[in-house]
Amino acid sequence: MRLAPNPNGPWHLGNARMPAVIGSYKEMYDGWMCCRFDDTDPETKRPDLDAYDGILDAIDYLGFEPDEVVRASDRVETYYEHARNLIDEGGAYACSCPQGEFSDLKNGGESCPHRDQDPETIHEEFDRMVAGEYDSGEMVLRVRTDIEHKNPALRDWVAFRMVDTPHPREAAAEYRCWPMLDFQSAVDDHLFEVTHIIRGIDLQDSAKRQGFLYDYFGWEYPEVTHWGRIEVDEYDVPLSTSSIKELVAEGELDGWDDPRAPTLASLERRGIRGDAVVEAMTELGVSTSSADLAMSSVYSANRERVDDGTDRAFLVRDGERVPVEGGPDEGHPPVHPEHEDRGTRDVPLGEAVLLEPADVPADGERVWLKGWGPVRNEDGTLVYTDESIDVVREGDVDVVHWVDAGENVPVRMRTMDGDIAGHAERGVAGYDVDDLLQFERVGFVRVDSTEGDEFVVYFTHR
RNA sequence: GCUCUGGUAGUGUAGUCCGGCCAAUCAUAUUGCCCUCUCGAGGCAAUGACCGGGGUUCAAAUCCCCGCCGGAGCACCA
Repeated sequence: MRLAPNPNGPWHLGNARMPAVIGSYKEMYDGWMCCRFDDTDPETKRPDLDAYDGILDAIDYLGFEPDEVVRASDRVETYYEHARNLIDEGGAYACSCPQGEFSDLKNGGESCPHRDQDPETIHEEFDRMVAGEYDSGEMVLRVRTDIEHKNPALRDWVAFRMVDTPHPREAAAEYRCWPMLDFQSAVDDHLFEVTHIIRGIDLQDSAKRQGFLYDYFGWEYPEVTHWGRIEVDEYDVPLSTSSIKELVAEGELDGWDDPRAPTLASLERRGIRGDAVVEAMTELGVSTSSADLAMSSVYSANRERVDDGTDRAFLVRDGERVPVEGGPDEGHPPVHPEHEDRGTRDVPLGEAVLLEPADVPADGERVWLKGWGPVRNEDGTLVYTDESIDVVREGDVDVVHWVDAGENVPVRMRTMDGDIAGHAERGVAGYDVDDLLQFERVGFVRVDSTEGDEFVVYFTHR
């Protein structure tokens, strides 16, 4: 099998479907999989040099490793060779018709005058294409299919065209005559002995186009499956490399890993594990109808993976300062409620706490400061009541999270809906970048930066 | 317009090829209850679907026909 990405930018969630599905099949059947960069358009789909490694990193993040990595732009001579063979077989001809004219002829099912040239002339013209003697648009090499085929999309398609813009990769910068995807991909799939192709429905006519090539060469076409378009809820930003690129350039997004961007880099930064994304993707299956991916299924898969190993902590958002009277000077909530052996935390409590506004009890009402004890609001002061935990069990008193008003860690939590300022318990200062935490009653986060006077975390999900 | 292709609960999916075991599976979601010093986890329960209409048949999600509604291609993009 093969992954055939176009390296024109960092990957978004939609791109993850390719390695998720194909990589999973590869593992399931102990197959072989390569990553082949289909970078044969130096102009309209101009490759981004950083994207080659970026895509490999993304595949790694998802938990897969290609058995081989190749770039189509390194294999241009191979394509030329097959083009010459095809001309010998009578399967191709050079054509200098202007695009519009050819299109009109084609739609009418009529041949153009170049279709029946003799092989010598075609070879000569193709050699001149390879030598770069034509400019963009002057000459193409077409595959001779069936000019009266009932599906106009399959009639005499272009195999090679001229591109004036040099390829960004130095090794390929001299080529001017480039194969089209249908030709390049067809040749490579055969040469690499690909047995199964899984790709998007946008390429559903490709198999039929390439079938003509396989017939000329006497090859057997691989099994093909197509999946439909995928959309993701919860994001305002569309699942499109070019539009994300635009938003980043305009400064609407802080970068490719902005939490509002539906990119893999963003999910990784938020602390979502690659295999959770894979699980959600493979659940979508390979139906050709379009599908909405619910982010909740990614979150659910991720929560299942991280919940058990993630330490708990308190984070108070938009804290309201309330004085406290009496009680112990420290609280000891557990590091993880299901794992007593991991111990307890030490959360100091001085003369006042910070509570989320909605958690502040009304005058005369009680609340249980989690891991510390019960208090009653008496004229704006929380007075320790020294009651047993039974008051919570009886359902009369809510349990809330809190931090000391003086001794805490200011935190900036970045979410899809913007940044939230808060204060976390003292102990979170001991965590490092990439550590995961669950802020109780708030949600999971990944520690992103501990430098400076601000502790930055990325919100994962509840 | 021409050519493909598809329509099962909010979302995704199983079942469709080879009609009956499908008063339709599983997951997620939502709601309620239990448990819990988290609104997390765990447990229990509820909600909720075969695009429509004909036909064939003892029997149709499944086969046939006609509609309706999507998606894709018809590029010197991938």
